Amino acid sequence: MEPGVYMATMQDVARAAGVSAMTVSNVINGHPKVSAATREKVLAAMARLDYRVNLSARNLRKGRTGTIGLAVPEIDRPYYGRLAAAIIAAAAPHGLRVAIEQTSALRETELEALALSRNRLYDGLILSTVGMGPQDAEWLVMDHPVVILGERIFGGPVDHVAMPNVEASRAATRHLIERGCRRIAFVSGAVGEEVDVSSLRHAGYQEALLEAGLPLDPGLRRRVAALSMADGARCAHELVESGLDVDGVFCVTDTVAMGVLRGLADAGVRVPDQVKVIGFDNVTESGFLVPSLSTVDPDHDAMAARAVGLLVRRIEQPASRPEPEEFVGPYTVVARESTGGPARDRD
Amino acid sequence: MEPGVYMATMQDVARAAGVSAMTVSNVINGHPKVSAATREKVLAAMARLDYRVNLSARNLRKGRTGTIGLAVPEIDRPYYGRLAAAIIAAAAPHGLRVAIEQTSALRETELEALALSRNRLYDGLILSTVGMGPQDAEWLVMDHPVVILGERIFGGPVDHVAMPNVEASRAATRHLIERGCRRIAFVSGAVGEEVDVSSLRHAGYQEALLEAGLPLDPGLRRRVAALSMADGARCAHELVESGLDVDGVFCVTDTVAMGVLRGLADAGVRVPDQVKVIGFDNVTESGFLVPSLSTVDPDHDAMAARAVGLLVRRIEQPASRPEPEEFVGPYTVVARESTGGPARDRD
DNA sequence: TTGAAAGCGCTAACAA
DNA sequence: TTGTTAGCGCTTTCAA
Repeated sequence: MEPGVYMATMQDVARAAGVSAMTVSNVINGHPKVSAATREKVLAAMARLDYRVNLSARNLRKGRTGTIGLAVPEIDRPYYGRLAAAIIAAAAPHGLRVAIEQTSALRETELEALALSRNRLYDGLILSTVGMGPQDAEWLVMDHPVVILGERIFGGPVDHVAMPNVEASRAATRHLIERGCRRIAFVSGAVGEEVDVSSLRHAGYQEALLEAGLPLDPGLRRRVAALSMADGARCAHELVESGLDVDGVFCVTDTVAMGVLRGLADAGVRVPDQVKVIGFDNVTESGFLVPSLSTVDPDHDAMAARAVGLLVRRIEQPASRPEPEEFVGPYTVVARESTGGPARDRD
Repeated sequence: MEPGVYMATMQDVARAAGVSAMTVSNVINGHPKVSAATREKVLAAMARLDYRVNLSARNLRKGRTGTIGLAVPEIDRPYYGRLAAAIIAAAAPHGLRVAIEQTSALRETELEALALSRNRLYDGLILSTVGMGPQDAEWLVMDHPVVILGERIFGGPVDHVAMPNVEASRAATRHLIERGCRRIAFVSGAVGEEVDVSSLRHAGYQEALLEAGLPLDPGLRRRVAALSMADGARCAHELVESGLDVDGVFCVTDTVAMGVLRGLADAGVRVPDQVKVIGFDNVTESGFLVPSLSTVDPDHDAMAARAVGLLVRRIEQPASRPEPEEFVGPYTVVARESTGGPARDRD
């Protein structure tokens, strides 16, 4: 019983049980109108032939797969692992499986995931965009259930779940200012013309500085090639070597912040005494670092629940094309040791 | 063009282009024997009708899906994220997509993943078992390509990729002993009768102690409910509060070790001066902690490559049922600050 | 309560 | 180079 060897079909089971294929199908799907005796016969035949439903055939017939796709840039970044877990949990009550795909943050791969979903490998797709930009909005015609996660595509013709980037970043920066920071570095990915996480969070950072009457020093804006720990550490080294006078660092993600903390430690800079550090995402690791990392908690579960909810709405009522919706989740600032807060906010 | 509205089929395209469905199929699949003129006509019709191949139909027809499943306990644990990334990378050159499923470490969900794969949703399955035990070996009849990752099922009738648990744990413990530790705690999950990671690694730990002529103190064996950071921290607190005299800790995974490091910091215990700590897995985070974490590097890429290789072998030649193979990967001990090593082993 | 007919959309094999 | 035939294995519809 394996591909290449013979696999029993529903017809085979029907023949063996002396019934029709339809009856076998009814037994499998728990249809009520099957007599107990028939059911027994069928189940026995199924067991005897080691029968397995062919899901490809069922999917073709039903026009549904029961699976939604989740496309994320890098599955081994703590943030996306956390997000994936939350989405799986949110999809389960709807009877939906989640297939996770990695896009490597490439525009091309993101479009590929979109194509797979449109080609009915999935009933719908949750796409965490990094590579695609506003110029790709055309791909997002609503001919198939899609929810965009992230910041790259605004005002597209599609449901969108985002973080409160500007507001939360302002709050995080304000937190540093309240703790006495005056010269705050901003560590981000490339900040371009486009709408992306780094520029949105930078806007919030700027607002907080202006609000507090602090100067905007362009030299304080640092860039890393990738939002990784390695690049975060490198960035901290450069910051220290440049002799820049800095008493606070706002990192665009917790992952980068972990690297920055390590880089500062390499240089013998004490956190939070000499420099305070805050991140963004509240990944699980952040609460366990030494020093534990202050950060913005974007409420992953709320975002996941909403993303799945928006998708399910379109899957279940394909005809009732509701207006695209924009959901911005709540946030809280979590004060931990890296900004002079308490060691632990959990038990 | 959406489910519920009308979606063009290959027949529609054929009609619109004035050719047969077969010719459309040939164009789509890049068959060489299509004249340029015909190809153009077909492509134009496809664009006009916004045609999308139906992958369910193709899968049914071909008897393959081009997708392999990867079932892991928790996708938001750094180790599994890393593993998943490695497997995706290893599968790509074979033209295979990877769909990641989360089993929550439940036996039942693991069996479900197995069923899905057998039902031809996937061409094969890489299953990281935690919940299933030796008593479930019967489910692993080789009627479908499956590779088991992990330690729970030994001698099953199926390909198996494992870490060199005993040997590497002995080396890790020896490393602590060489660095002067004499009373080494062992932090693990529940250690039962069954073959599992914790008991295998404990065996290696014991061997190293015996080898060095050190006593085996059962009080040094600590257990955590889950291999999580939170439980690791709790365990460290208990260890310190118990007043136990300890100068080294071997943690069964890096994730637990991160918690232990945090817990020791809470108690004001200095690492590595007072206590040295070593983990197992070499997750990305470990190199960036303060202090950076010494650990065992099991060569994720080698394991991933082998797992995919074994699976592909069975997918491509289903008839040639090769003997089940057991692969145990290589390992290295990475000495970092938590055992008095250098700060960083990367740039 | 059960079954017969039909077809979901695609491609392998063969024919023209 | 293109087209015809057949059928992958299942479930919807309707009849018995």
